[in-house]
Amino acid sequence: MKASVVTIEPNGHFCSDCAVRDFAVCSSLDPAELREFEHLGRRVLFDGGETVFSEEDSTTSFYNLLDGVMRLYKLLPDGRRQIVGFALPGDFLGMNISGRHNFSADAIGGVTVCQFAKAPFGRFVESRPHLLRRINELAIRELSQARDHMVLLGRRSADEKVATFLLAWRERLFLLKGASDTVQLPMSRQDIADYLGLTIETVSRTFTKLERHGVIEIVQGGISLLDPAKVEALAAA
Amino acid sequence: MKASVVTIEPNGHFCSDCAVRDFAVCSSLDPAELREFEHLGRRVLFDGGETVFSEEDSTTSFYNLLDGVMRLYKLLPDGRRQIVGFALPGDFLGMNISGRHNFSADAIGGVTVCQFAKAPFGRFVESRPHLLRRINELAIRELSQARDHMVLLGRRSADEKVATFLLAWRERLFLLKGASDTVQLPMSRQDIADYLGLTIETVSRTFTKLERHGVIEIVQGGISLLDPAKVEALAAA
DNA sequence: CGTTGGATTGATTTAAATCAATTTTAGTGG
DNA sequence: CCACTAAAATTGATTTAAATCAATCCAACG
Repeated sequence: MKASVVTIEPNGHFCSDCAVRDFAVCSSLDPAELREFEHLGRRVLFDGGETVFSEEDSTTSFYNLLDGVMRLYKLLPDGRRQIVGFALPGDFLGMNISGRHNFSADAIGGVTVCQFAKAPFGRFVESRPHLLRRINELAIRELSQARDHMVLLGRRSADEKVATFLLAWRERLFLLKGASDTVQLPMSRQDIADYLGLTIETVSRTFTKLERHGVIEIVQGGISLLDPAKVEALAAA
Repeated sequence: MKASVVTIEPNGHFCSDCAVRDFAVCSSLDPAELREFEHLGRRVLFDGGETVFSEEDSTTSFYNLLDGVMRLYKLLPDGRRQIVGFALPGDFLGMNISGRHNFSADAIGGVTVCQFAKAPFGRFVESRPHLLRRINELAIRELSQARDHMVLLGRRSADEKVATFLLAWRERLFLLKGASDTVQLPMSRQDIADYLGLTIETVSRTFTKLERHGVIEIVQGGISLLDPAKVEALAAA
């Protein structure tokens, strides 16, 4: 987290006109609480490629992603990387019990987060069980996704992995921005490979194979789903 | 869940002499709460191989594992299986937000659970934020383990997978029952394979390879860790 | 324009899967 | 207690999906 690239808007932002207001953690707060909550968080910007927090870091903050995409990953000592998820606006990051983040988080492209210092946030939650319930809900949802991803990593072929990824990513973008058959892929092929437990070459080959079969079209910054049904068949639910 | 093999002890059990009392969800309850809590759960026994709940089932109960080992898994339509975890005494099962279990759970060998009907349990938690916090803590801990397992599934070799599994399983048994270099493995080789994203043959070969190298000894119902340091080196933290 | 990092494509290798027997263990009934 | 069966585990031979090695290719950018 280089100070040079971090811009802090000292104040002048309001939860009431926050883009993720309705589906982030804070959706459980009433207007009065929201006004108090407003003072706890501050918007921080990161450039693409910047690390927001690292696995070994002791947790000093929680983050609510407001804008942009992040990759969440773990590294093995020899440098092998597993991306455990991609974060999109509305996602809440930093929950842990060990006092340390258990994964690292990089901005992919520019990112805006709402950052909360651990202690005051903790105190705020303390007295608001409905917020705690909301946080718990998010944790359980993530757990369910994590288990789905274990199945993908442990038991699916490269073709199935890629097809499943494209559909799931499209679905997330759909929930965020509405329907579109053009699926923006802001992450690199290497990121996709590290998410799916594959190599960059295998991901690339699978993309071109899908394109040759007329199932997708590789476009600038993403892909276009020409035959969603075929992709679903490949993903073999 | 065949009724024939399920034995319900109608009453006559007390939280105060429960084996998992100190490290399960209920560890957050004070004596007065515990007496109330006692009436919510009832002990249920399952035989080895019995299914306690299935992925598609709508959730009607939560479970606290009191005794025995369970495998938690997901199936693909074509029968491929990924075991997402093994449950040991003290583990709390059934949390979800969709109203459906998102994995299935089988008893491995005989099992005793403390079963809670969803609604009364939910009402009990409602008014006890410290219990909710405890549940949240368990969910976050599981999430962290799930991410570790993703790294294993996506980025580790067969040798590393097996070595990592043996160490992690030993550690869990250690926390439960104290130190021992004999590691009981109540699950089958197929279970281990489905947990590690391998085939039974690869698991078997890896075990014999470790034995040939004098690192472990395969014994009745488990393995003996002859050279823990060597196994740790193989696991390559 | 030339440089550079990301992506693609092709040739080859390899780790693990698959296929195919045994062997070992556990369970059952005489 | 022992013979018989069935399931689980091991071992070996062979195949294969994906990794690795090795060039390009391409798009962005100073």
